[in-house]
Amino acid sequence: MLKISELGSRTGLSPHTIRFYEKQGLIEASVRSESGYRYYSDSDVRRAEFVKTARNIGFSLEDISQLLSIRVDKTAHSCQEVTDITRHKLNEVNERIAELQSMQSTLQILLDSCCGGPEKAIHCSIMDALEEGVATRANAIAEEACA
Amino acid sequence: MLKISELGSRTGLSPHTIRFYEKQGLIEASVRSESGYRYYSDSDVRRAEFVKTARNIGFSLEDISQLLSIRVDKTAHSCQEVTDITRHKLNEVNERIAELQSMQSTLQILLDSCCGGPEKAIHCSIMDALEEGVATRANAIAEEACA
DNA sequence: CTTGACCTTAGAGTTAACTCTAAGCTTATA
DNA sequence: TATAAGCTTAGAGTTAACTCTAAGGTCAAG
Repeated sequence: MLKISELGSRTGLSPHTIRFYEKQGLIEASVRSESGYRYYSDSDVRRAEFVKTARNIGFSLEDISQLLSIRVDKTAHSCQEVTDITRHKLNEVNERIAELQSMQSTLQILLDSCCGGPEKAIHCSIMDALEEGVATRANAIAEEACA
Repeated sequence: MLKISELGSRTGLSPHTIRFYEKQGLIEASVRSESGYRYYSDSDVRRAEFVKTARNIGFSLEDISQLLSIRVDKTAHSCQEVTDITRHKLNEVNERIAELQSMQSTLQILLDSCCGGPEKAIHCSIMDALEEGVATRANAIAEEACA
C-alpha cells in the first residue's frame, strides 16, 4: 500500500493533483488509515496509471471518466464506445492543428515580409499588414463562403 | 461616429467584448455623449480593426497591447521589436502544433489498432494500450533523455 | 407618451485543470 | 521528546478571454 506521495512518484502526479482527481471521481484510495491517511492498493495504482496515460495522450478528465466507466466493466461496453471517444478526441485535435497551422502560415508570411532590423517601425510591413487586415486561412474560407 | 453595436458589426466583436477590451486598455471611444454613450471615430475603428486582425492571427491580448504601443509611435520602435513579438508567437504556435501532432499520431495508432465494432471491450486494444501505458512521442523523448 | 431597442455600470460567472493556502494532525527519525 | 516531513480538510486562487446579469438610463419611431 502506497501513501499519496508515493503514488505521486509512481505516476508523476502531485499529491494535490491526486486529491483533485479524487474529487473529480477519477481515482480513490481503497484504504484509509484511522487518522485519515490515504493508502493505495496495486489496483488503485493501476487505475491512477491508466488516468495518467490517458492524460498524457491528451484526453480530458471528462473523456477519462468515460473510459474509466468502460474499464470497470468491459463486458458491458463495446469497442465502438471506446473508438467513439478516441475518434472524437482525434477530431478535436485535428481541428486545433488546422487552426494553429493557419496561424503558423500567417505568422511565417509576416516574418518573411519584415526586415526585422533596427529600422524605425514606420514602414514595418508587419504593422502595415495588421493595419490592412491580414487574411488568415480561416478568414479566407469565411470570405469565400460569403462570396 | 459609431455607437458600440455599430463598431461591433464593423469588427465582428460584440459590444460586451468591446467594453472588455476597453477595460484591458486596448481600445477606447474618443467621444462620450453626455449620457455616457460611447462614440467611435474613424481612428477608433481602425484601432479596433487592428486588434481584431491581430486576434484572428492568434496574438494574445498581451501581445496586442505591445503591438498597439508600437503602433501609436512607430518612430520610437524598431522592426525588430515587431518581429520579436511575431517570432515569439510563432514559436509558441510551433510548440503547440508539435504537442498536438504527438497526440494525433498516438490517437491514430490507437484507432488503427481497434476493431471499433460491437464486440465487448474485454479485448479492446485501445483499453489494453491505456492499461500498459502508451508511449506518446513526448514520452519517448523524455525516456530517451533519461537513458 | 409609450414601446422597444439600445446603452450604461459594477461585478459575478464560465471553462479546464490544476495549484495553493491555512490550520491543524500524524509519523518517522535522532 | 523534539523536530521535520508528510498527511488531512475546506476552500480560495490561477489563467485567458470572454460572457452574462441586474438594475437602470436613453433615444427614435409611431
